[in-house]
Amino acid sequence: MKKSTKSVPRGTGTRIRILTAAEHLFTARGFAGVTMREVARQAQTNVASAHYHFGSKEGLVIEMLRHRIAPINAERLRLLEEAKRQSGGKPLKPINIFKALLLPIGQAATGSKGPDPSFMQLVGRSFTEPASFLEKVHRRLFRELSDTFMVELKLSHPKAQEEDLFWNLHFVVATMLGALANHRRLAPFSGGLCKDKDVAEMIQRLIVFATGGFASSIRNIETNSNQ
Amino acid sequence: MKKSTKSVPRGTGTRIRILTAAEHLFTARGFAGVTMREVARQAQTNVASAHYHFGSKEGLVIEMLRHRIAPINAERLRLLEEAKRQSGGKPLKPINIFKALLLPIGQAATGSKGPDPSFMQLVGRSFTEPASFLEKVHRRLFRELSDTFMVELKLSHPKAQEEDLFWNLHFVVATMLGALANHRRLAPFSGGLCKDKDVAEMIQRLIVFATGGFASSIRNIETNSNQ
DNA sequence: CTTCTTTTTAAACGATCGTTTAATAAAAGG
DNA sequence: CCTTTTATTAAACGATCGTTTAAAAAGAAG
Repeated sequence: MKKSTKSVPRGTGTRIRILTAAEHLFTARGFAGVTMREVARQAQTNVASAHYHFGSKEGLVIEMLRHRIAPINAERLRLLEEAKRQSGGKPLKPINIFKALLLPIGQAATGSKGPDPSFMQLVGRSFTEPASFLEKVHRRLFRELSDTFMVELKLSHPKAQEEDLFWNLHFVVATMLGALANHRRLAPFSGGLCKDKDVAEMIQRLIVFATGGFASSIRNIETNSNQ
Repeated sequence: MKKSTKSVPRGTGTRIRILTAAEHLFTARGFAGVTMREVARQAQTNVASAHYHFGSKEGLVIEMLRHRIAPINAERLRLLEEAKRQSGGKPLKPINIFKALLLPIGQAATGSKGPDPSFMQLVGRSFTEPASFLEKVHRRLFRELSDTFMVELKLSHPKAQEEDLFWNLHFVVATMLGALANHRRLAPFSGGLCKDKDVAEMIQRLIVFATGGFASSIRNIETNSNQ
């Protein structure tokens, strides 16, 4: 309990200290399970200061997510642009589209002090928490990303139905979020055979799985429609 | 608000009324977001009665999950046994293993009054809520299921490494949980193209996606190891 | 320095939380 | 009938929640 104060570096601005403390606490216990007083204490300030900087608990949650997710999405769009440049105008291979989608989340979870799998839980959980205000945040943060990636998927699958592409992109995202949120459960269920610390390995396996599932579904649909 | 009292049928035992009210409320707002007073009010009783029957809020959550998940897992094991009987001693085809895993959750979400997609959220969310007592419940509810399905996967993939089978079964489950928990977000992101009411269609698509992802990953690994 | 804005703080607000107590009502067993 | 167990209820307990108030401290600008 006392050790947690060391996790927030001193000397930084109060605003950043609050964001950092909030991220760690929300990761461990969820949004509803953390109080403003705990955040303030771990950030070495008080509750009024947190309200001064973020207006409300909702405002703190929203800003914490935006602060973390926005750079990840920017990196996703950057990787997609890079892939388009290297393909020279031709449609992208699906695996490269999914690499652009999935690699940045792994980079974000691999901090300077080694992998931080717990952060991945936070992102996954932010999609399953029932708080309605989170839906607005997600629409704002992921609308552009979703549209951009759908454009590339359509170019890569000109004969596929748009509805099928949506469904299977949804499954790819669901796989990523489900894998992120439930990451810790793999080790105990596999009897320790699979280590939950190796984030990079998981992302690599995830890319293969998602690409295969997507390809299989689209191929399956096209086969059926030809019968 | 007043309408919600009608959702719990009168005349039933108090215990069942509390379980039903808890399920509906926890589905809508999560475990931490619902109070015992709300559950009691919707069940047309009082908080002391809920504590009398379930001991605590944790006890209520645990019993509600067990009450819902246990029949689903029993049906999964039944379908797996049925598939084994029909295969006549030969290893099962992976798609039949995953059908046994995924079909029952769709049946459970399709109640007498039509599909109930919101129930699927509850199951998905129970895996991402940070409450530590949920992990014990999950281990108790899913340990046998996990082991039984792993046995069949090993029989179906005698040359595959156990670690790879664990990872990809984990991804299949993650896809299912992620798709369940984030089901509602598909319709708005697809601009209404994909309806979130059609649970059966989603399960069918999910089976294809999961089977394809699993097969692709295992095949990919075997190919690499032959190089 | 003075003036004005920004930031931090201790203390309190009203509301609501999970849980318990103790009394009463209903049901069951003999 | 009486006794014993099971079930329900109103009321209260102590704790803690998100938020606000009002005053002091720290910086910025002149």
